[in-house]
Order: sequence, then structure tokens, then C-alpha cells
Amino acid sequence: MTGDVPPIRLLLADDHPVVRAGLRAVLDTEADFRVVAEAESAERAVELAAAEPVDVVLMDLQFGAGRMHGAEATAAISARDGAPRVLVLTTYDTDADILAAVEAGASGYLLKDAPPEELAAAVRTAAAGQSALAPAVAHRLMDRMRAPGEALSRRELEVLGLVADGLSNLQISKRLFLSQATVKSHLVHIFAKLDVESRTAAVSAATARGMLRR
Amino acid sequence: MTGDVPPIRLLLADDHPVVRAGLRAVLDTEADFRVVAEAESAERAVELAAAEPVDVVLMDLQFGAGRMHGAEATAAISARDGAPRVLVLTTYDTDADILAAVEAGASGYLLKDAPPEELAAAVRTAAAGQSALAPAVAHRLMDRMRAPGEALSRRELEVLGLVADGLSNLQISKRLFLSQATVKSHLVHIFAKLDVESRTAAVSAATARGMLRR
DNA sequence: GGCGTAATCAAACTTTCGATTGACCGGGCG
DNA sequence: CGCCCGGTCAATCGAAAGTTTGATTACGCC
Repeated sequence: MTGDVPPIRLLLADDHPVVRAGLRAVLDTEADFRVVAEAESAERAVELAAAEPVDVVLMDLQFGAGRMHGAEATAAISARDGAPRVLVLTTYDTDADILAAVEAGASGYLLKDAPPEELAAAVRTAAAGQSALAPAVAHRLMDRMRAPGEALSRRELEVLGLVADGLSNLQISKRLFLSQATVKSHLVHIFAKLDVESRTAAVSAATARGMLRR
Repeated sequence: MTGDVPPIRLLLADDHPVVRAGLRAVLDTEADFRVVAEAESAERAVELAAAEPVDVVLMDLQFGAGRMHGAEATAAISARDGAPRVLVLTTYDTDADILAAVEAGASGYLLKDAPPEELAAAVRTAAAGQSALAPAVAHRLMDRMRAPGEALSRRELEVLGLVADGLSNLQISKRLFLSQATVKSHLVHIFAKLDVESRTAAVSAATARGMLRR
């Protein structure tokens, strides 16, 4: 019906073969979409996004352990001139993931349980250069706006995540190339924002509020 | 090529439309498979498994918040006579999930990052009435068998639960009508069993192993 | 009826955590 | 431009946490 409109070229980046197949199946039924490449790792996604002419990248955030994170890949892809739009597609809607994605330059943030129509709509929105956020994600961002004093900064979330993994202040400082003083400083702010007085209580509170993945 | 062999009838149970589409795409390419139904919730999977003649159910463990867990559905489906085999297909390989699935009567446990061939092979294995475990999963089960002394006692779990809620040793001692010495003593044993050296790491380890509800 | 294990407590000791105070730098904003 | 905020660091000090050693009671088990 639209032989003269160029299709939207898609790159799928997800380490799950089944998910890639599902996205391909769902999106290929749309006449104006064309899946031109698939990446099974974040590194490969960056390569392909540079090599292939692509309009929109569907990017998972969690790739297998130890490798590059989807947010890094998003930043790498978005950095170039004339870069494709990156649509983050993940399972979780935690503060840490959302913030990381948005700051990395993602054009949208979708949850994997989204219905196909929502997915297609988001891709078109992204291709048009606009921003596409899942309702649940939008809510969470609004919450942060309404209560800015209680929202943890990016760095604070990073520290708290390591605390939740059971690391000591010394271990955290080495991991993040900081001094112990800085780690303690972050923790003081985290405790104040969460209204707790110990690292363990902070992890508990943050998990309960969806700031940390469980 | 095999017109006289009845196909293996499959039921897909997953709340992610994309994953269902992916499984369908991957499995429908196999000549001897036939996807006869899809369920977007655990409850629906139980209904369909009773209503439709099905050979193998591909069951996700995590369904959207608050609803029935995949393990419960697995148990419900497996309870009946002549029940289909249930193949658990999930993202995580935590002790808690694996144990729950196995105890619920699952015929296999696969990770979603499995390649399609492995998936197909597991379905055939399950259909033949045998057990199919992903290598990573099998390893984890073996580890549990080899280290049975790691199980926490009732009291230790009680203490660790309060630790996870962010209570101090003093608070815990008052809550359980103990002395701080006893709380510390329990923690020493907990640390040894979990092979960690701090309360926060203990919570992390216990959560990862499914010893604590999160 | 001894034996292992879980649960309880104590005291002394080291290490880590957390509170407090104060400082510097860079960037966004009115 | 001054101001605030986020991120960085330092020094100190008291309070928890964690280690070590050792002991008592109680329960189930062969």
C-alpha cells in the first residue's frame, strides 16, 4: 500500500535468541518495518549500528554476565552524528535502569511485557525523532520529579547497588576508583534520603521502593 | 517426511507477547512440533492444559506481579493423571527457582538464553518422558547436593530475615528476646554457612539462593 | 546413656561503619 | 556573577559489627 515510503530499518540487540525471534516475528508483520540486523551482544550492536544504515535500535539492557551493559552500548551508539535512535526494551522498571538509559541517550524505554501494538507505536515514535516511554516508566519518572529530594542520584544508586551486593566500603571504593571517604559521603546522603541509619536498612528500603533490582 | 508420526503438541505459557511469538517462531520451524495454545497467565495455562490435549507445556516462572507463580501452575498441571510434561523456561537460574520448579514436578529447566536447537532438543526429551536440565542448572543442583550443610536453621533464618529488614543486632535481640551475644552467635554461623563476612553480604547471598523472600 | 546439634549467653578484642565537620571543584541557573 | 548541587576527599571519634574462645542447657538419636 505504501510502495514509495522507505521502510524503518531496525537493529535488534538482545542476547536471547528467543526474544530476537519474537521481536522479528512481531515487527516484521508491520509493512513499514524492516529488521536489517540482529546483535547477540552489546559490543556487536555498537559495531553493527556503525556499519549498517539503521533507523532504530531495539536495545536490551541486561546482557549476559560480565559483558558490556546495554546502557554503555546506547551511549556509544548515540554519540555519533546521524546516529540511529535507540529504544531500550527491558524487563525491569527500576530507577537505576531507567536513569542509566535516559542519560545514555535512549529515545524510549519499553518493558518487555508490552503488547505488540505498543511496541510498534513506540518504534514509529522513535523513528520520528520523538520520545517514547512506557506508562509505568513515565510514572516512575514523574515520581522522581515530584519528590526530588528523595530521589537518589546516579552515583548514589551505583554505590547502593554495590552495597546490596554485600561489598564493604573499602571494596566499593576500589571498584569505583574512589576513596573510602567519598563512599561514606555517598552513604550519608543515601541514608538521609531514604530515612534510614544503616547500609542494610538502606538496601531494604530501596528495594521496597523499586530503586534497586531484586 | 513424517506424515504418519503425530506431532508434539505444545502449550506456551508466558506473559510476554514477544517471548510467546519468539517461541512460536522458533518451534514452529520444527516439523514435528505444533503449538496448539498460548497462555498469558499462569491461571490460564492451568485451564488450557486441562481443556486442550497437550504433550508439553513451556512454562515461564515469573508472571506479572501479584499473580500465580509459574511453579504453582506447574504443580497444578502435573497433579492430574495423564498430565502433560512441563518444561520450565525462565531467565534466572537461582536455587530457589530451580528447587521450586523441580519440586513442582517440572520435567526440565531451561534458560531463556538457550539456543533454539537446545530448546527443541529439550522439548523432544520432555515429550519422551525424560528429564531435561540446562547444563548451568544441572551444575547448580549438583552443588546443592554436595554441600548439604549449608542449610540455615529455623532460628538462623529468623535472625537473617530481621537483618534483611535493616535491624541492628540490638534491635534484633529485643525483638526475639535474646542477648546481643546470641544474635552475634547466630550471625557467625550464618556467615560460615553462606561463606560471607558481613550481614549485608549474607542477605545478598541468601536472597540469591532463595532462602529469603524479597 | 553417651553424642551431636541447635540455641543460649559472656567477655575481650579488632575492624568496620556511621556521624560530624569542613573543604574543593565543576556545572546549571536566575 | 553569585548560588546551589553533585561529586570528590580528609580527619576524627564513638558506636556498631564481627572474631575468638569458651560455656551451659536441651533435644533427638543410635
